[in-house]
Amino acid sequence: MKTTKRYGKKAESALGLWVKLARAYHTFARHTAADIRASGLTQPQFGALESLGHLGPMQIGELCRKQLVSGGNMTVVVDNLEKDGLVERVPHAEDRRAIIVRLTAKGKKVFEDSFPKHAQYVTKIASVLTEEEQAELSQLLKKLGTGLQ
Amino acid sequence: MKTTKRYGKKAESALGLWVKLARAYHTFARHTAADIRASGLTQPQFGALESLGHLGPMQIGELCRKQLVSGGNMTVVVDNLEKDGLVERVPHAEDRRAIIVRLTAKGKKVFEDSFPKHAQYVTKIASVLTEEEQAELSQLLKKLGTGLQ
DNA sequence: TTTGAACATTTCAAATTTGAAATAATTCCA
DNA sequence: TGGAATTATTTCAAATTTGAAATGTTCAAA
Repeated sequence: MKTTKRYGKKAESALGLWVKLARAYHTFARHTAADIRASGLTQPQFGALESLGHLGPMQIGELCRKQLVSGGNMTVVVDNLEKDGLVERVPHAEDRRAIIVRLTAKGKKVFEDSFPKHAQYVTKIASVLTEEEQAELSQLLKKLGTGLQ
Repeated sequence: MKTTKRYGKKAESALGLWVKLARAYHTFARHTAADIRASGLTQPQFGALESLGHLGPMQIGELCRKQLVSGGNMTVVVDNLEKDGLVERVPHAEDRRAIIVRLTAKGKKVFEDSFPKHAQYVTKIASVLTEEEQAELSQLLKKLGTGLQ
């Protein structure tokens, strides 16, 4: 009972692509999640820390967009990071609606300790593909991602 | 404040790939989720229906592996589909631990009505890439996904 | 001004998801 | 055969996530 051609050639190509995209993503995510848990952070916490560490202090809303999670969720994530003393909320100087989140000294240290290790881990699992293949894949994923807004 | 080269060339390639994979996946998922909601099903429900519709009746555990969700979750998903009369649980003929889930007549109808529409939708959004690009991307994603088990 | 639309964040309830423990059945070998 | 290990599913509590409503702020046009 093969599914090929049942919806036409174009549809089979698109559906196959979607299945493989989902599988590759979930598999990669499962691996990185295991590595992140070792650092004592949750995945969204690690993601927020990463954005703040690499890009500097930013608003909650900007963090949401970088990390692709909802506002209600980011409030909780930042709450928990704040409880752990890794980030702090400071009022935006010009816009009183907005809040800037930034790493504390402790947060900076955690970021600087854990991220290079994680980068190495990601490098290791990505090495299933050659660097040329990675470049090709990146380029196609970028086209797909940006083509859909 | 650019991040390039901070962790070495290989790491930048791998990290960039991971970011783009996550973005492409989330963007694609957001689009398909909107289309699925229109059919009155949740995403996991739709996924289970799709597996059952395309591959025929199967065990809960097999559904979990196809849909990449935990067992505890699939129990709930099948419970809800059963409540809606779309699937039924039947005991496995040989293995009394196991349960076979299969589409009811109603479930089959819902599947046959909604899936072709969804396939068209997926085809439409995938058309951001040419068919050649889709084939190339599929092949690389497959290598990445299977290379990590 | 003032009004209204847009925006940033938080709150809240509901839905989803996970992982661990419990239950039950099967398989493997010594 | 007997018992240990494995497998299939469910249950349960906890964590995560979402989306809608609420609160307060900004901005621009009338």
